[in-house]
Amino acid sequence: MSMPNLSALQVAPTAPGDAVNLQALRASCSACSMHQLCLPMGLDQGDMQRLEQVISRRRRIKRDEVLYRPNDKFDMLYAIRLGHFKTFQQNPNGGQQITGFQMAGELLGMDAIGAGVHLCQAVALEDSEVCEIPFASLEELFRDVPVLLRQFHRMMSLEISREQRVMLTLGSMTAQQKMAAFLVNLSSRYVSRGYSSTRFQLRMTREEIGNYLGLAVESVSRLFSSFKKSGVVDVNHRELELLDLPALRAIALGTDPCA
Amino acid sequence: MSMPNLSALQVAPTAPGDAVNLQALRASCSACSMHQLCLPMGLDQGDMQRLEQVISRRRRIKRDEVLYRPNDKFDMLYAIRLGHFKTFQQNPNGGQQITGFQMAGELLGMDAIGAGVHLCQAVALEDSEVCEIPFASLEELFRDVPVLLRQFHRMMSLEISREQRVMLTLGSMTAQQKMAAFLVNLSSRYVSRGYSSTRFQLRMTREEIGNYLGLAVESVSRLFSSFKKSGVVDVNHRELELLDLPALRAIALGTDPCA
DNA sequence: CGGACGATTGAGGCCTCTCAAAGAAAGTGG
DNA sequence: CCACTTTCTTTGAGAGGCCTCAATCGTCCG
Repeated sequence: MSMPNLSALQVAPTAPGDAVNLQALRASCSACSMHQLCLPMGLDQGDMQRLEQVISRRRRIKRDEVLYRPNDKFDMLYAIRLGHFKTFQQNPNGGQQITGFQMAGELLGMDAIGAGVHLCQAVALEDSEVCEIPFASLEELFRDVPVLLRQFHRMMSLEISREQRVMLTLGSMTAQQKMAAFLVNLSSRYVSRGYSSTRFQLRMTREEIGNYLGLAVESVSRLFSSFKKSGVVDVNHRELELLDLPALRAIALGTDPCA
Repeated sequence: MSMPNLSALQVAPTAPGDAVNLQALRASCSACSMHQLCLPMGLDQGDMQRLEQVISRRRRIKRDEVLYRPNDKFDMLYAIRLGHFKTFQQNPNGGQQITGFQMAGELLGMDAIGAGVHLCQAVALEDSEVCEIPFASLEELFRDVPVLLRQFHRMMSLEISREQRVMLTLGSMTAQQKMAAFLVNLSSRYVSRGYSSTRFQLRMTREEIGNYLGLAVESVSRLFSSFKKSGVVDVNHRELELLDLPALRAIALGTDPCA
């Protein structure tokens, strides 16, 4: 029997001169519904508390607010507690290329470790909440908590293989396949977060989807319409229902009999 | 003044029952021309020796030989000492999607840490040589050599941002831009290895380039021809010379005045 | 209520793929 | 060492998918 952890309710110690910030709450990993996906996965009670001491605070990010932008100095990782983000790189000719959509339980900022500065920009797609993880402190903790280090490596590696999957998508699929693969991917990520695999809200615009998949907005719209007409999805604005997940999978794999 | 390191010439201690393997040479990081790009970067003499003890052996990989394939258990990372590799994922409909070309000084296998098994296949594009790095031993060493851990994180992070760059390429560039960006990228990687920025050999086929960039072989061939005709490159078979690197950069960025 | 933004649908054009054929290079076996 | 096969590369012609341009409609928010 362990004592209930109330640290989530405590205000973080304010530095001298700082205004009291009610949002600077200590993070409580043990009480966080994402701890099975996030860094604390596999940690025992004691190690989890040490991690909580490293996580400086939780922070609310409003819709469209920027979490970090290119050339910002890298010193934090961000664990998404709640909400959705997009990350994008500036495209030389003005536009932006979205490199990913992130949801609760995922880690932001790992791509900046190498250069020491951020290379892309992270923006909240809706009102969200992140845990700020000072990377220097995290590195110190790695020495004492090998399980945590292993989990961190796991998450970095998963990010690499995720992007490899995207490359596969972008490189050698038709627009239809890309869209189907995108929806199936969202579905599977919602499942592992305890949400429905078939009904969820799109947190991004059609334009953002198209940007991510390398398609024009109009193509995305047409694909939604055609999927709707053939009965594999039902979609109203952002509200989405996957009526025939197996069919979507088949389309994504290019094994669709109705292609 | 330090003693010359002769460990590269010593045969690794053979386990009881093992046949003597002349190729199982101890790796010598200090004598390796790639140590400024690879894991030992920033390590002092002592730490480098500890790393050498972890690196079990060097291994020669012949052209077309497979280093690892999907579902192989992950227990090693591979540092490329010499030569070139490609990594690819199996495409559901039979084909393969190349996710990257790797050269000396780069690390292979990091994408497998997450799943514990390899997800893609690594094949040598020419006779090559790698250092085998048992990951479990490396993890132990991380505890004692924080600099090494930091360098490892740096390399994983660079891999993430490299793939983000590729996504940007694949997602929102014309065929011409993709090719130019590809050549410029190769050029810059050869520079940091001490080779010419303008003259080098392509280690991959046109088909592999096309596969990587999401283009048909014929498109790749046509693009080489058109680049040659406009005088920005000279190419004969695999022999390549970048005659106008600034122009190539401009094409890649979409700011080419002759577009 | 009106403006801004996002989404949908249509028409036309271009880029890149596919199909096809032939030449060149590299590797193989006698 | 040479003929042969295989693989790689190049070039052409045609088709198709997706983009661009344009207009309309619905929704959200000030």
